Amino acid sequence: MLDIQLLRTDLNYAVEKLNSRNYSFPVDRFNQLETERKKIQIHTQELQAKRNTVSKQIGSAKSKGEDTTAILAEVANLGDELKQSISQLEQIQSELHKMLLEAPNLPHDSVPKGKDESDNLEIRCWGAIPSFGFEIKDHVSIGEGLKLLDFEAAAKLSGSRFSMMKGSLARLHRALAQFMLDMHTQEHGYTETYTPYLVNHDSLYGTGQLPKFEEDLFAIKTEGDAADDAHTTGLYLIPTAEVSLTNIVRDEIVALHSLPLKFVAHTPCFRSEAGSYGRDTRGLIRQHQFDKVELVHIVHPKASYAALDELVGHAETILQKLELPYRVITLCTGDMGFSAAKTYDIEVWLPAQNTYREISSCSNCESFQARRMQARFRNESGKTTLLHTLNGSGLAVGRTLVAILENYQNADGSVTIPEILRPYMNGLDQLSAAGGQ
RNA sequence: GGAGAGAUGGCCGAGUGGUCGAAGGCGCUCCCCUGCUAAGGGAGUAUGGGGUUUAUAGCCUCAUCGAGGGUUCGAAUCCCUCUCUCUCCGCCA
Repeated sequence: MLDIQLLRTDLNYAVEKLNSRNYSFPVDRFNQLETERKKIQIHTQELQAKRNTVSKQIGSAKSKGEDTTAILAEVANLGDELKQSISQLEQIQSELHKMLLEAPNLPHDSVPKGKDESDNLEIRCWGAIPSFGFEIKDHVSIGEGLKLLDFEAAAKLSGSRFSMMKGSLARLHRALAQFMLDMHTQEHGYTETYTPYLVNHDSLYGTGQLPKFEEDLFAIKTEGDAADDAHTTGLYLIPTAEVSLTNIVRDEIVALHSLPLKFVAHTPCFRSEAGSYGRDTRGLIRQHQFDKVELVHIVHPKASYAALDELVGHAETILQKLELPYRVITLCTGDMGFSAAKTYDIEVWLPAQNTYREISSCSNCESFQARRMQARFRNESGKTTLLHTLNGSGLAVGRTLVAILENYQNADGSVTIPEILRPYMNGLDQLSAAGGQ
């Protein structure tokens, strides 16, 4: 959520920033509402102040046993007038609030200006793109060829965009998550976290999935979930552990000395991907359910950009240890996600697609989520201040598995297991049809 | 699922209609005193918003006692709904 103070004092600046990410803020309506708001809020508060003083007079008069009918007559109409004023004010406030909830974050000054993904900026590349002396297969052919990947079974159980892994492939999937967790907890200083996979409305508002992106979520309709009391009964499957981890500090005032907080969790993620029909229909790339190891930093505002670099580095380390080629790009203003002020995407090389594909997205949300969540800390002078929140994948487990299958494939259809994962595989060094179980 | 109890400031805890944003204690901050330590004395110590302002200073003001609604001139206190916590029973991994 944007800072309404900023919009009041420097609206043009904010609007220009928002334009750069293809969002047009309803300036005229905002100004109109603000004028109204100011007028009505002052009026409301005057009425309240009057009511308060008169009520106190009545109180003291009664305690002295004096007659109060005259004073009571004086405030006879006050109640109705106040009620009306409050309801007007609430209407305006709620429209303003909605306007704020729907506006995306302002891009950081260092973010390249651009319209869409074609304007993203590659900032570094790591690893050599492999060449194969045989005709390569994509991960689906590899997995199905080894009888370790079964989309038909998943479709029978659940429908399209689900997958079933078996045997050594399922184990490799587990090994990947374990490896990532171990790296982040033992080498990178994160606190391992087990979180709920079902979260409430407030949490999703906090990180910015609601109110705008409800269609991307899977909602759980609990018993008695009437539309009007959705706030108390509606739960959603998390689309990312960013929601669970970041909301840890919702409505909290954390102590300065406990910063930074760094959390990591391995969770499934659920996305309805409503807008993506026809994209990546084949394979594991775009699923309704996938696993991800998520990294979240809760930091002092002064430290957030250093934390972003650190976070990206942590995700890169995983790919380096796995010896998978990748590149890091800075998303341009037009391609960034709703809550982000700056985002680096890490893209891994997928030989069968002959291109890099996103495997991690690391964002600094600055105070955007913190403001929605009222997540604060007590600063050096004791004043409560909004925190900065960051999140990034470290990494998407399913897509990492895809990258391994494709980059480590052999001519005979088997797949070599990256060195670093072998301890997690009971020493197994390749996936093959024979060793499938 | 059944029965009961509860939710107040950083923590504990008082407060069942009137000057209560809230006694008291603990903790914390500052000051004084004490040659260290211990003890003692004094002051301060919630959050969010609005107005004014060059100001995140000051001043004025509003709201908030789990959440939302209601009664009332006035609600922490009375009524309704919900959420959460605890105890007992049942069920269950």
